[in-house]
Amino acid sequence: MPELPEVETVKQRLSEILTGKSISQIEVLREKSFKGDPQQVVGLCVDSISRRAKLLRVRFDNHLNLLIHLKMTGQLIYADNGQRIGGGHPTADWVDSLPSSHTRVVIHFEDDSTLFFNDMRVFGWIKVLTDDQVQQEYFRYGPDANSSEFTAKYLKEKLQTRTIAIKQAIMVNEILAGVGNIYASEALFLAGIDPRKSAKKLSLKEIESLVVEIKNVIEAGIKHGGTTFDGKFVDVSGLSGNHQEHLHVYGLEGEKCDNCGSEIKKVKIGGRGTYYCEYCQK
DNA sequence: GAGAGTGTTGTAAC
DNA sequence: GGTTACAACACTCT
Repeated sequence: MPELPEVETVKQRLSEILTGKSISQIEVLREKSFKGDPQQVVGLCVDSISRRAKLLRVRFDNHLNLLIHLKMTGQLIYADNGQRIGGGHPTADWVDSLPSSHTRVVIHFEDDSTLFFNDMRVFGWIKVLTDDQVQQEYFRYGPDANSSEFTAKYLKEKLQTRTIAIKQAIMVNEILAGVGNIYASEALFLAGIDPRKSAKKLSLKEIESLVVEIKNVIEAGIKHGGTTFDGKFVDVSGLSGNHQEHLHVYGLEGEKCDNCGSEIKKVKIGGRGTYYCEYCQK
């Protein structure tokens, strides 16, 4: 489930917490979740944490990296000496339940703190990669939704040949990185565009508006610490984001559009649940 | 209890 | 080259 704002939220916290720490041990509880030899990074010191698209990059001081994709259900939870950090939330359950039945990888640091990689559906992964290999992974992505390279001119060019629905188009990684199902629905609502509309049929004015609203909704998501449904997204302290309280259409089938008051509809586009207001989005 | 649905993405087939 | 269907997996909802 994590989209760009959720991954960015995790990145910011991890950056504060992990920079300068050295890995003492890695336990791989599920082979599929870890690609490469964990021993390669044991003893290395974390140099920096960054994000590109929905990928998290933990870079070490010798040009090796751990690249992490949370996919739908991945979580990174940090515990210091058996205690979750962050506060504001009861910790006993968490401490008792880590590692949980969904914990796939456990990374131990030399100061006895621990990072748990939980991933119920086992779609996510952690890979050991060199700097060059990381660049190759990045290569196939279009610009990040919140970057300055993502402009109306760029998007218009990319959409020219696409007959798929605009909702699907803005979720294509090669076109634009970081937008998933939730923020796609929200951005289209804010831009007043019917998500079913063929991508190539959008006017320049519509594209300009869409680019602005994608950036707005991504920025709002980051500001609110991400979107959480059923506890499925939590930051490194196990805390939920609260952008779900700011959604206009996603998950709100049958509720009233807060712009015109009519009922929010749900349809399937490209096999994905899509929410919109048929009066506000043309 | 069976079957459908779920926030992602890569792949294969058309 | 673009589009579609499906698989990877585990859990919840109907």
